[in-house]
Amino acid sequence: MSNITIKDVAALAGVSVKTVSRVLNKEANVRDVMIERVNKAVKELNFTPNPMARGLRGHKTFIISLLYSNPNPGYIVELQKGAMQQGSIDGYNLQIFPCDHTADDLYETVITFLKNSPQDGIILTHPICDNKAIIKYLEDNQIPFARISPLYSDHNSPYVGSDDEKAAFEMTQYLISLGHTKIGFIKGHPDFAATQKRFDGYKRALTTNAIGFDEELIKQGLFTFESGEACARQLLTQDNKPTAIFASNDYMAAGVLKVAKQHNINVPSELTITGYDDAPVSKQLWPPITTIKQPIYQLGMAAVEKLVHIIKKKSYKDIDSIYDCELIIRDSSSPCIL
Amino acid sequence: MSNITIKDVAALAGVSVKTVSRVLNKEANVRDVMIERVNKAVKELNFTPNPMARGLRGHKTFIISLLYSNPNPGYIVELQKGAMQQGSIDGYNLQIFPCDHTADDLYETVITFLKNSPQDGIILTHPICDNKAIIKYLEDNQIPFARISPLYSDHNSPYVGSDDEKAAFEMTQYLISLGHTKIGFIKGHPDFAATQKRFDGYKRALTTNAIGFDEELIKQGLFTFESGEACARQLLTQDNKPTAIFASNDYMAAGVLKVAKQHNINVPSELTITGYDDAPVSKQLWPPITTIKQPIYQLGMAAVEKLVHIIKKKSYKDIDSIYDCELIIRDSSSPCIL
DNA sequence: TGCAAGATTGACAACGTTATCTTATTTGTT
DNA sequence: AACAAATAAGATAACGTTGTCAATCTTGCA
Repeated sequence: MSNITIKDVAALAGVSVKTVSRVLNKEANVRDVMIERVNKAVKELNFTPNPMARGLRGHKTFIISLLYSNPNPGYIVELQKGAMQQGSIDGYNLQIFPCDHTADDLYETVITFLKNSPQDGIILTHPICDNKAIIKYLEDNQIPFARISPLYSDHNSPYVGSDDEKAAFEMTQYLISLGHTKIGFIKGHPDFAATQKRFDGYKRALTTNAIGFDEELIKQGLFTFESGEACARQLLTQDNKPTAIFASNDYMAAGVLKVAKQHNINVPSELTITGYDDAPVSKQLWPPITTIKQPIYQLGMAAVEKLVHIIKKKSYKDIDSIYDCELIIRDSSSPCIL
Repeated sequence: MSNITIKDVAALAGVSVKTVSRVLNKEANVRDVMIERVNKAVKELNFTPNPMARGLRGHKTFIISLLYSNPNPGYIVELQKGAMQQGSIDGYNLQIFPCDHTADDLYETVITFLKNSPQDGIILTHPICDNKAIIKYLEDNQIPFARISPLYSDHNSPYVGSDDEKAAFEMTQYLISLGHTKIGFIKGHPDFAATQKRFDGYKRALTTNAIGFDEELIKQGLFTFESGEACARQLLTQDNKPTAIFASNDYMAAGVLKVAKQHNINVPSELTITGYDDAPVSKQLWPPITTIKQPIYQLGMAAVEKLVHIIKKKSYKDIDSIYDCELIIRDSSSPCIL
């Protein structure tokens, strides 16, 4: 945009271009006098270095890409905000690549993007972060990357995630503390990392409290409103009815709430309903739904921070990988009256 | 990423680097024989040109930035998808810059971003697209830009938008066709372009049908669930009660629904509720809400298309600026029984 | 046939920065 | 005081592409 170059700054400051470059990049071995002179000239000319030239010479772009294929807009936007925040701290811009993980040509699409688009590294969200072919390509081509909430974290690659197992444990523990023992559980879509972890937390809480595990109270959902409805219909019409239903996300919880109303079952006095994700809908229903809030913003920040460390070949071991969720108690849950 | 250069391709194809460049850029005056030879070499080496070098020499980046500060994640994500789609057609990558339009340092933040970040042009969503200072900066510095749903379109700058006035007119017309004459209206946040337009459409429909305009049925909302609740509480407790309430967005409609339930008012038999935006929540409530779907994806595409035309200094006059919305009828609306 | 005009190709410079290498200066050590 | 080592600054090349200009080869027309 601006056509002022380092040369101009150097001329005004009365130093060489390299010295200007040194000051701009905060390199060592420059006298304070020089630094001041250069900074003054930079300010006077309102100079900003040309990112393209920087990129060409230094093999850097200061661009990080965020790949996603996620049906939850609230999640994505929050993640973007967090990533942007950390990016601006570290001096990186954020490029996005929304894609469809169900598409046949996903791999080709992503690889083409990686090749044609200038970038220093990429962040992968689930479910793409578990795509073996894509991960392999990144490793083979030594493209720095970080994964958010991956299904397989045994992989020796950097990732960040929230402790879904722990959060689901705490939610179940909370329900048990309210006196519930017949707690229905609606699982999420099998393709998502979170599904198994949330289920594990639920089971662990039952075990911890010596409550028998009842297969009939577990239903397989798909994270959609409709699947929540379907599962609720089963749970609320079978002989073995739960007094509380823990849905693996808020959309499904909303579906449960709808079915409860259709059956004239009062929530929460007759049925406690809880969700997961703190989606906007959880606040907009009546009654508002008790849920779990993931540290999405934090995850976005942490992912970028790790990635930048990798790009700069610094150690990222001191950056946490797992972040805690928060239990948000609203009006859809109450003590068991039986 | 790859360290194969044009030189390698040129060597393999047995031509000069410039000829390779010509083929890559589809320039005229190259023999078919050459084109084939070069393409073969490109494919064989799996070559992709270095975007940084291209950018430096040609003063192009093939990056478009999307600036937004919008509380509606569904809107943003859909816009991003549309923008991405058109971007991939035209060969542009999409960079995002989420910001807070209420921040004191908005201007500085945006300008800093514009300076430090390589890009060929930017897309502004409301409310930032109506920030005079930012627009002035863009014009003064001749940075190509396009605006989405601006409040002031008299400005001689390119924009795209949906016909909110028309859609609100159609919605009101629909309510009138159901026999409603006492139609409450909850306005949106005054800072948004859509607010006035939706209100205008409502008023025009009343006028067209010779229905008197009643100030008492108009309430000022803020596009939030809570403001919808507050307005509904007023509307449903005053003497002059409406038989239908048209909220300017779905969040507020959800608030109205909640209040109706609290007052034991059956929806839709006793009260028709309609919203705007086709937000996910509109489907997840019981009953699901009649609403209006904006052509958001199309707007994203059109904005990028226009912007690319501007960047390439082609005329953009043949690209539509205004796109139609769609009325989505669900279960929250029914004929007036009075 | 001769020559202007156009088509085709290539050599080389240029984009704006950073890396490498060199030179001059200062500091520290015996 | 002498010399090694560290510090400070600059000259120049290089990153990988496209723009400019010149050179060669065709083509069309008188």
